[in-house]
Amino acid sequence: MSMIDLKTKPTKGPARSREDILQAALEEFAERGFDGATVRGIAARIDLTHGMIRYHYDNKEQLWFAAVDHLFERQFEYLKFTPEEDLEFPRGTRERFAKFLRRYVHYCAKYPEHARILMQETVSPTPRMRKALKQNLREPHQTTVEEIRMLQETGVLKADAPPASIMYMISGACQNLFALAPEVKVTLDYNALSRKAIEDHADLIVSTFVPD
Amino acid sequence: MSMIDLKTKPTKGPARSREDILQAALEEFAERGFDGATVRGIAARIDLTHGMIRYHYDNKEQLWFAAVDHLFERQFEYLKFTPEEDLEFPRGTRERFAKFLRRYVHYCAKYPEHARILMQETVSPTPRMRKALKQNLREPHQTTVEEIRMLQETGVLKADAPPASIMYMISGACQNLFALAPEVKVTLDYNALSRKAIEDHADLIVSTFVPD
DNA sequence: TAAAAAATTATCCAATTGGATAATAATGTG
DNA sequence: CACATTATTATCCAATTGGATAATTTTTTA
Repeated sequence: MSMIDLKTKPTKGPARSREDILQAALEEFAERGFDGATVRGIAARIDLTHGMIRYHYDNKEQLWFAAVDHLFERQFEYLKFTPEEDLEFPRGTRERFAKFLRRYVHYCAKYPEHARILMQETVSPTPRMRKALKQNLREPHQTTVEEIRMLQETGVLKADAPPASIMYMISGACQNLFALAPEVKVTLDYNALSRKAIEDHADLIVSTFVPD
Repeated sequence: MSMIDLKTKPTKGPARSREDILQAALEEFAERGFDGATVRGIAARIDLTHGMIRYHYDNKEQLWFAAVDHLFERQFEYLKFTPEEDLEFPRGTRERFAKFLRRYVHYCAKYPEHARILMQETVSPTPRMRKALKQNLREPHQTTVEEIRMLQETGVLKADAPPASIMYMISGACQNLFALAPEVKVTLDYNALSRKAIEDHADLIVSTFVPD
C-alpha cells in the first residue's frame, strides 16, 4: 500500500487522482449502498481495474471511510463562513441564517448524493456508520444546535420547538427536492436541478424559515 | 423449522404470510438496497428458507415490486380521508391541510423505511424504480399538486413558489427527522421516535407551514 | 381414504464478489 | 545507465448469491 499522489496530473496513463476514486466511490455507494456497491463497479466508473483500487485502499470498508470523510470535508469547505463573513454576518442574526440557508440549498443541489449516502446506512446503523457519524457529524451538529438556540432566543426561530426537530425539519426541507430529483422528474415532470428550480427553492426556503 | 400457516386468515392462498414476507422484504431492502439485499436474508428474518420465498415470488425483482406496492398501498390507507372527513374538512382549507400534515408526520414516524426505500433507488433511477413510481406515485402526486394549487389560491401557501418545490420541501421537513432517527440519536442524543418527539415535530410542522 | 395440489426442504449450479498474490510495466533516483 | 520503488495488470480463490430442480411433507379435495 502506497501513498496516493494527490496531484491531479492529467497524464495519459490510467492514473486517476485520489479525488476521482473517492467521487466514483461516493456515486457507487450512493447508488447501491455499501453491500450492493462493488469494488469492480467503482473501478469501472473511472476505467480502473479493481486491483488498482485495492492497491490504494486496503479494503472496501476503508475506501468507504475515505469517501465519507471526503464528503464531509467537502461539505464543510462549501458551507463555512470566512472570517470576513463572520464579521459581516454575526452569529444569531437572521441575515446570517438566510445566507447560510441559501448556501446549504446550493450544496444540496450540487451534491445530492450526500443525503442519499447518509440515509442508506442510518437504518439500523452499522458500527461503520456510527463511527463515521461520530467522527464527522457529532461536533458540527452540536454547534449547529447552539446556533439554533441563539436564533430561538433572538426570535428568528420558534422558541418552543426542540432544536433537533427544527434542525432536521429544515435540512429535510432543503435536501429532499434534490435528493429525489429523478423521482420529481418522473412523477411531476419538474427538473429540480435546473438553475431556476434551485433559485426558486432557495427563495422558498428562506421566505419560509426566515420570515421578516 | 417453524412452518408458516398460510391459512390462518380467511383469504385463500399464501395470504397469511404475504404481509410477513413483504414487511421483511421492506426492511431488508430499506437496510441494504436492492443489490445489497439477499433473498436468503429476507427469508431468515421470518425463519423461512430462501426456497420458500422463491416459491411465492418468481424472483427478487418481483418480490421488490410486491413489497413496494404494499408500501404505497399502506400509505394510501393511512393518509386517506374518509367521506365524513371530506365533508368536515373541505379541500383547500387550512384546517384540512393541518390535519393532513399531522397525519403525515405520524406516518413518517411509524414507517421510516418508506423514505429510505424511495431514496435508495432514485439516484439514477432503474427501470424498476421508474415503473414503481409511475404506477404508484405519479397520479397521487399530481392530485397533491392540485391541492397545493388550491392552497396557494386561498393564500395558505405562498403563491409564487413552484408547487413541486413546496411539496418536496414539506415532505422532506416531515420525513427527515424520523428517516434519520438513528443519526439523530448518535449525533444529538435525541430520541426522535419517542411519543413526545413525534408530537413536538407535528406541532412544529403545522405551525411552520400553516401559519394563522 | 386415496389421489391431487400446495407447501416446504434440501441440494445443485453458474456468476459475482472481496480479497490475495505474483508477474510486469513505469517511474524515479543514485 | 543500473536499480529500487511505485504503479498496473492478470490471475486465483473461497464465499455468497440468485436461481433452478428434485425430493418430501402437508393440506385439500374428490
